[in-house]
Amino acid sequence: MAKELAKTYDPKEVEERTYAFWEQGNYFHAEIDPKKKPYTIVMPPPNITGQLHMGHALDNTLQDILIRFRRMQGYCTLWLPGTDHASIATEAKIVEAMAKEGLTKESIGREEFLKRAWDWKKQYGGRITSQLRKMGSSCDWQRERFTMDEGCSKAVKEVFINLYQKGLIYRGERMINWCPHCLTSISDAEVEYEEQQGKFWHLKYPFKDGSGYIELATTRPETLLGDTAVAVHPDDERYKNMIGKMLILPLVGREIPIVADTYVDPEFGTGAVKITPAHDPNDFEVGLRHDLPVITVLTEDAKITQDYEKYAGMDRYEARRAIVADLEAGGYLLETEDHTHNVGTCYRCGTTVEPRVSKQWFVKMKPLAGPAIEAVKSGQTKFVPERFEKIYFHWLENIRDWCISRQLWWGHRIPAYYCADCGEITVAVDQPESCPHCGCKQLTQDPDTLDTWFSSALWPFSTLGWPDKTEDLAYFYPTNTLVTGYDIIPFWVMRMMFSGIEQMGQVPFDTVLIHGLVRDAQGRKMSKSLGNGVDPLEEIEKYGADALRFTLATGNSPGNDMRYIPERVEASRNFANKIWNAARFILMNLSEDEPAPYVPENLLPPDKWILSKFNSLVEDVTDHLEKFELGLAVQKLYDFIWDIFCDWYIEIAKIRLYSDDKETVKAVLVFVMSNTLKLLHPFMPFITEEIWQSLPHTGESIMISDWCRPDETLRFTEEAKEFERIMGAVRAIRNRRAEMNVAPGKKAAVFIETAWADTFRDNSAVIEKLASASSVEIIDHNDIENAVSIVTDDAKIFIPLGELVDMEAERKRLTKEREAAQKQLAQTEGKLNNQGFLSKAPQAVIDQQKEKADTLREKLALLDEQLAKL
RNA sequence: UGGGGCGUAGCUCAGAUGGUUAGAGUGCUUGCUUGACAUGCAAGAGGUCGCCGGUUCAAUUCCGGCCGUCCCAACCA
Repeated sequence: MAKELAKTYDPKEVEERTYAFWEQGNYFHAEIDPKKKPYTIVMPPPNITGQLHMGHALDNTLQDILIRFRRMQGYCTLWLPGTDHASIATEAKIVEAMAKEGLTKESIGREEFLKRAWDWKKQYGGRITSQLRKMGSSCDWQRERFTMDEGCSKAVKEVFINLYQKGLIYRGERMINWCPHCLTSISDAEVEYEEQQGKFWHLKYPFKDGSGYIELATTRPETLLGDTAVAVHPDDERYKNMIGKMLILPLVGREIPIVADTYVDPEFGTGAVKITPAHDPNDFEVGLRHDLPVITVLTEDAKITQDYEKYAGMDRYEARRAIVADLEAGGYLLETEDHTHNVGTCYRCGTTVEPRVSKQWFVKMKPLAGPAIEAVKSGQTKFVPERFEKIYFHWLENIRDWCISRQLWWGHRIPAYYCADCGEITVAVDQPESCPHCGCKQLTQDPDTLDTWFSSALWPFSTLGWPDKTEDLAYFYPTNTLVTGYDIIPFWVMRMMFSGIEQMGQVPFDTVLIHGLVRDAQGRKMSKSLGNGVDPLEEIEKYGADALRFTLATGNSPGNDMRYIPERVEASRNFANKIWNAARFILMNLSEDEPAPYVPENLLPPDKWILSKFNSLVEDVTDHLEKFELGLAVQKLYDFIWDIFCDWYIEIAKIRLYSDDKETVKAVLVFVMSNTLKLLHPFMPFITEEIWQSLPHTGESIMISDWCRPDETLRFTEEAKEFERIMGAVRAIRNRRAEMNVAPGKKAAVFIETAWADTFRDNSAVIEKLASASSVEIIDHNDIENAVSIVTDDAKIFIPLGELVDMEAERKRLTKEREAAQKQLAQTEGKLNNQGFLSKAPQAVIDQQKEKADTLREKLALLDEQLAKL
């Protein structure tokens, strides 16, 4: 005790030591306890390629706050961490690294490639988790999982086979999104649309019979090579008589028909559209309806195929230039205009996606989407804030089949085997000895892997041991809260929902807490290319993890984006320092012996006031946390600690601490401080632990101490109200002194005329201390000369300041104050004279207005009295 | 084109099942080395709560429209 603390809080040393202390105590580990209720969060697994960024910092701060809160409340809390193999992103990194050595995937082969990938995972996979530790994340590291570990892989196969057998997974030739850079298919959700400046080329396609031409417009002339028709609207008068006629495709010479299809908008362009079934999703559909040939003209890396000698090998943009030039030369180009349009790009590499017909594996979505929609409609799972349910519904209601196969090596290999003989597909956990259809031994596994999100979709149960019937699964599933950003709803939340329902028969979580993005100070998305990202680790280094967490939790309302303003972290750091110094002050005043708990009979008005305030704080913070209003909870704590506890109570406490009667005040200081630390602990875990350990305490760690509960014996509502009259007087006196430029050192006698004489008499020491009064005297009536007067709601206060009193200024000030009061009174009386108000407003509101009017009338009377004396 | 968010103090943002003197941080002004903290203390200035209507006794808060801004989705080749 009486421990010497440094003048400023140094987070660095404390954080490292404290985190180690927690891990040693095994406090993060969830031990199944049937007597307790479970509270579970599965962490959105960060990519193994990733570095901790502000998005992670926010996401994990919110989760840790919830977890620490529930743990202290007595739940058996499990926060399950892990990482994602991120097939496409990781594979890209490894390919990139290999390229530096002059190697390619093909040159080293699948096996060697995977070996490198696993090495890479070993080397970097732990980086992000060690960074999460720096944030103070209290996750159960003993249960850490990886989407490609044995258990998760088993779950993936199980689900694949399961869905396949139910007919919900199929293989088919479809139009998919293809990334020519990553050389793989990607799902609809992985395409990002981006507005691009392009051209609109007007072309003429001549009729075969030589009777002129039809004019059409395109943004992608290079796909002309694959045109197999031109479509017009069936009702378009301009073209009605041309339907069925044949055209000669320029440059190629192919004969193609004019077909009628309602897909064509007669209002747009020329009302005639060239149809390239192999390279446009809409054209593909048109092609199906009219039984048109599908001619692929682009290779996987978006180059013209060998079928078109002149252009073969050109990439799509080069081919575009060449074809436009040739069209122009051939007299087929009528016009070129500027055109902005949305172009789909790969969310990983930004390359323009090429729609492509290809054989892929798909999940049939309609049967899975229905129950997932229903689960949210019926309230089994709720979104916070609720409006995100709309986004969720919209995605699921308009969903198309999910393309799950990827032409990548790093990932879960599709458990499908093809027979060389009969060509049948066998789907199985392990490679079968022979083909079950024909007995042939020549089976080869599908070379493709699954979309990364296929395994993420199983995360809430695969990590708990499924498909085995584990104790963890029985106890912790369904989990409770899922915390993630709104941008992940279509990728992940939705897919976990239908997977959980389908495989487990139960939704994976009851609440989805959605947060927004952390943007830079100008409101731009943080991105590598802009170089505007703020590194959380650097901020922790500078200001401490608690300060960063506090910043992210404060003023961030669910679902809304926030800007990262460096000054705010500084303010949070200052708050940490404030707490540190409050603790330091208390410790300085503690003797060797721990103070005994306070005796209720000995409590003075300010003690009852602070205890009452503290009790409200417990209610407010708990209530806000339960409603996921983390920002409001932490704001309450800030206000209480700084404005109420430090600025008022500690200052008042000094009166007794420097006297002989210090036992009660010491006990109250310790009580309020250490319990407030508990309430703050979920937000600022490190500093609260450090201080709590220094203060008298029972138990090993604040993080496993009991959460505060509202306590009737702390509720001194009346006494607190009385004490606030004193505070009002103190504020008023300070205000007047400042206004009159009275030097702080100059103490003055204070005379008070009030209906609350006892209250003011009992607390005169407080007024003396906080309002620089040399003495406080309660008087019956005012006969003091040359005094400034102050009128509060509860009292008339006089301070004789001799020559400092400027009578004219006094009159002006009082008049001004009188006007303000008059105006307010008029407003209030207006309401009270309104019949509608009196008959319809609730009684409580009417009473409140009446009380306000009374107070104002009293105040006016007091002011009048003062003015009359001048 | 459809859906949604946001628009509150110079700046960044909270907030209210409709009734408050509309808040915080930061910035600004003034004064303070008051025995925890200048990463501090005290006092102060600063807002027609985007615009127009509606509902209501009462709207900054609820509803509708508009303007500005951002996002999501769809898309016309």
